[in-house]
Amino acid sequence: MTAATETPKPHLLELLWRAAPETSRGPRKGLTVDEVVAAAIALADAEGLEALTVRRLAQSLGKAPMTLYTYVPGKTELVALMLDALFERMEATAVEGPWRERLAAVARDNYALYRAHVWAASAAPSRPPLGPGQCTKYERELQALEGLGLTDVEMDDALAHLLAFVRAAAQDAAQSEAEREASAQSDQEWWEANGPLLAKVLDVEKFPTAVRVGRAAGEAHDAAYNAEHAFAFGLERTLDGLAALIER
Amino acid sequence: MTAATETPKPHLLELLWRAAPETSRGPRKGLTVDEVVAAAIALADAEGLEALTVRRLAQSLGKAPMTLYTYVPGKTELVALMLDALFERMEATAVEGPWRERLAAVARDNYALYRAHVWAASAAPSRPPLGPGQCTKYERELQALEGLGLTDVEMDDALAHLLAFVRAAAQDAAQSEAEREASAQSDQEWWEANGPLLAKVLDVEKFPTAVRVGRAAGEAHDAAYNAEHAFAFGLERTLDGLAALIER
DNA sequence: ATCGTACTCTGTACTATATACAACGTACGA
DNA sequence: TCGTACGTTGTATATAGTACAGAGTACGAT
Repeated sequence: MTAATETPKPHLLELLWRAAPETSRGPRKGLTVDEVVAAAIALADAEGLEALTVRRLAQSLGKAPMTLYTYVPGKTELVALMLDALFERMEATAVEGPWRERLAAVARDNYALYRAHVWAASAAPSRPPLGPGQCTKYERELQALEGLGLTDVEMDDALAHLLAFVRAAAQDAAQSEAEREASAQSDQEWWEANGPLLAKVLDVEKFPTAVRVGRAAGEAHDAAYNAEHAFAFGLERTLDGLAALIER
Repeated sequence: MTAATETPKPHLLELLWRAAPETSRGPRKGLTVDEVVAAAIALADAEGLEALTVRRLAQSLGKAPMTLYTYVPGKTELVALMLDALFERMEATAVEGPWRERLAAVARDNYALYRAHVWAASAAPSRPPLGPGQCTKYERELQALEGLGLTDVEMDDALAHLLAFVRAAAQDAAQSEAEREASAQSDQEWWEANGPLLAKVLDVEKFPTAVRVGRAAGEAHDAAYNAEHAFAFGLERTLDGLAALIER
């Protein structure tokens, strides 16, 4: 084995941009990276990120588990590819209207994406690797901030801030949904089981404000609407916060 | 075995409030829930949440792995207990001064908590279970919003919004730090490896705004200070957003 | 004082994960 | 035509959470 023969692991960036050097020797590939990624997304969409195992994925593609490692160096890289593919195909509202509506649309598009692909919210780093999908998305979303008198750095800061809010909100929504499903208990059962203890322990003397506010919040939105409400409230606050910068 | 003999698994709430019914039969317990939780926190602080395994934790306590299941029903509950313990001991700035300073202090306290216990940011649900620590924290933090003319529901919304921002920011900071350490590459090495490809692929024609803004942002804050900057920027925006509600 | 039993503790075992490694076979380039 | 680079796969390893059953302990009832 000479030094020139060594083929280092393909970098993540090469994979993202599908820039791996082509080889012609050996048997034909039975799959493409895109097929693997698409199957992985389908699986994660249907059954969640924890159900996305190399075995299950290989099975759904009709291959042996280890075969996938020919296409993708490991699971980490696979998830990065899945995310970028999502960004690439993402549905986006056209950028138009006053700035507040434009940014609200960006937020809602992202929220819809994360709600449709729950796993993405927990998998996405705040600054995903620079794949084609991410770049396209970044470019498009920056348009919504163009011409508002912000510096370039402020544009980046503002967008990152908005997107971080959306991702957190989507993650919270998904989690509260998952918890409700997992606990298989109805609200009534839960209260029957835990109410007595809580009543004893949630001392109004000790937690006066918490009890008062907590009760009000609980009554206002029955748990089901909580997450959507939090998103709506948070979005208005976030846009108000950016307004202070933009309309300065 | 009669029905009356059955001892159902202790609910999480009972554990959180240390309200498990005492038993006197059998050998003395060699540990307490608090000791287990404290050891788990120490381990997670030192080596991260992924290093917190039942085996390692048991070893650090000088017990066999399965012994821990006498104290805690499972790992999920353990993490919940760890979080609540953290909240209980959390250092908090006194609530005083104008509202903006009070809320900024709440944010900074939470940020410091999550930066000191990196695992907590990723483990914490947005609405952690109602343990004593969580209640104490909620009560204290609501004080910072008292007397501002908000309704009870708005107080809850506003606090949740602020805390969600802080958690997301801390998570991002931790993640970018972890990535930098994991990749063991210096920035220079990274650019040498990936620069050529990026230069080819990041077409200025196709991504004009992205390239311009991305470059400006990259130059403005070298990656190391990025996260802290994002927190500072985001905090101001979040407080501005709440100001629109409070000073309405 | 004795004895049953509830309870702690522990060793073993099961299932499932990601993935390293080596064997096998294919088909291109020389 | 043949060597070799490479796709594919079976086997194997390390590590996870935790179910289960056996062994020993000490309180409470008798």
